[in-house]
Amino acid sequence: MTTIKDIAKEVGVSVATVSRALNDSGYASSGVKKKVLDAARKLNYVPNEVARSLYNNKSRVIGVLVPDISNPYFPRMIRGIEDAANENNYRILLGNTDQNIDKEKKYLEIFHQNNCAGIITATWTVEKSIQNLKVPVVMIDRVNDKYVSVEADNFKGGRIQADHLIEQGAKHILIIAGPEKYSSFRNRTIGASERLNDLKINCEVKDSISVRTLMDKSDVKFFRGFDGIICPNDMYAYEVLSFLNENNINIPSEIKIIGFDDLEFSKWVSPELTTVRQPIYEMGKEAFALLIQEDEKNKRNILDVELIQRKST
Amino acid sequence: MTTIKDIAKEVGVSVATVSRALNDSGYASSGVKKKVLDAARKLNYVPNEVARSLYNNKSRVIGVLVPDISNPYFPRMIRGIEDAANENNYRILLGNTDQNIDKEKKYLEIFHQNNCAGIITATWTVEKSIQNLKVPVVMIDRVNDKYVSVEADNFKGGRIQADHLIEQGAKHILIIAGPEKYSSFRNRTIGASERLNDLKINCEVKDSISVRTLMDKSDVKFFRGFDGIICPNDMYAYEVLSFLNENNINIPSEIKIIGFDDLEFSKWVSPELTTVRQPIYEMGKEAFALLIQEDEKNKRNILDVELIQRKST
DNA sequence: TTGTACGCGTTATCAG
DNA sequence: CTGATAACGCGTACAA
Repeated sequence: MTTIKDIAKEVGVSVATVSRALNDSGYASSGVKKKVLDAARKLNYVPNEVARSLYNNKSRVIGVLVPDISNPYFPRMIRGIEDAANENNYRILLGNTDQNIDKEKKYLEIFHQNNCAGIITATWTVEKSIQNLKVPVVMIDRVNDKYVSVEADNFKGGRIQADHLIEQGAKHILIIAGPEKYSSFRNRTIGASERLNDLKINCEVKDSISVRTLMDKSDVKFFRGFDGIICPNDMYAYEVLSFLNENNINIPSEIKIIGFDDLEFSKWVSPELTTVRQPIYEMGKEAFALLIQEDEKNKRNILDVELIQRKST
Repeated sequence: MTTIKDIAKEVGVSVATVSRALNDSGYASSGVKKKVLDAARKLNYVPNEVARSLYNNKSRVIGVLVPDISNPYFPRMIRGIEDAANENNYRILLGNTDQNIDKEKKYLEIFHQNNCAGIITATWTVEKSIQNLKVPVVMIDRVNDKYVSVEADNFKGGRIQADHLIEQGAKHILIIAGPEKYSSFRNRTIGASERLNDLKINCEVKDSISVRTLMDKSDVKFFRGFDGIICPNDMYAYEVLSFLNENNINIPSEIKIIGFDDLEFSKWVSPELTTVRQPIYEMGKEAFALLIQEDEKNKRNILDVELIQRKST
């Protein structure tokens, strides 16, 4: 690896001068500057980020924490973060936590050890472990009064789910609620059920675990009690779809189904899934922008959602 | 951040002694050692990886290059790499290249700047850009005589696709070939077509672009000429499935379809997709193991594949 | 057994 | 405008 020292030797100046010439900082006569630049190119010089990080006590790396990258919700989010990072000359250190608090703590420490410039996290237990980090933190799809966050408009999304099913003529609606502890899921459920109650539409809220149990027991009768189902996300909707298909219940004529997320695969299930699109990629980009933003930033950043109508409703 | 200097001050010894005590290197009296360890814990000391990297000219970070993490093929691979890396106290710097050679070059340089200990890559044009890297490189799903590689047994996979369709009674088989330039796709096609030819089964090979054109033109007649379709991967199979479903061609009774990969979603399409499973997660783990393996390593590492029979055949 | 001193590559300060 | 030097945090010869 060629260093500024090599360049200095080549050109016959001091490392200080090389550094100044390379960084346009301080002064450097245009003659020397040119010679330094030429030598740098000739010797294939690339600055050593590690040395820079050590000097600055800060690297151009940000830590990104997700529960599990295999969960199809996250890749596009990460892609958004990375694209934004790339544009700003930052790189990404990736960590999967499996929502395990020990893994989270370990990664937080690793990020710290690596002088990471900031952290973007989509994990849940993290609030207990993120304690006194000195670097900025942005949470995605998660709200915490201590940190800046980016989320989709889950309330509105829930209302859209409800409104759409009503428009399509549903009269008895099942709302499958996602895990209680996640604010995003909670808000969707609240948005949908409030709207349904306001409109005096018959509805029942059931948590995802018990609905899955019902499917395991092949309790078709339960589902026949409804003509519309609001799912907490697309992945869950795939399961429901699959179960109803197997039991020869026609979708959408007998039961209409709507998801949440708009994963790529929602185009491929049968019938194609109607869903509420949340801008996952953009949320990633936004999270990065907030992370490096110097000036005053909003604590809560809520991105809009929209209905994507397909064949399941 | 507390450093060894702080510990030294606390305990009243030199930084050298602290370093030795912490690393069990050189000598340190057990009394001092204990005091150092206690102070380290008390002060919440964590070693600074950046300083270590600088000193060693090597970090505990590896660079991982994929075309696009949004492509559902890659997340599980990355997860495999990360799990293995984690077990060995390494971290992952992630780069998406979009198969753009400039992005690849840029990331290669970034990895270099960050003293990365090695590189795992799943991108294709990289062979032209990876030139004289001084760190180990492992390619996934890609073969190159210069580097160590991990791949699935694509030949065998192709033969499995062919055999299975034959077993299920197909007589006129369409093989959709993936992009010619990727050895993995090429080998699948070769495996399948050789087997079909050996067995004198009627078959036609067509490239994926032109088949997609046929679907765009809604040329159902073309597809009706076959009773079995071998797809280059699961994603492509979803498209075919969707097209045939729309055109009311019954699967599997009229046409049988088999994919390749066994993505998670193959369980959710309708009918559920029969496919050849390649061990993507394990390939990631294996790639990492090879990367840090010191002793003699195989140039080509081929992992086994298996038939996953579902409802589309 | 311990401390001093140096180097890893970079940037900033300060004196010339 | 330029060069010598200190500093970032760590690890290791070498001297004591």
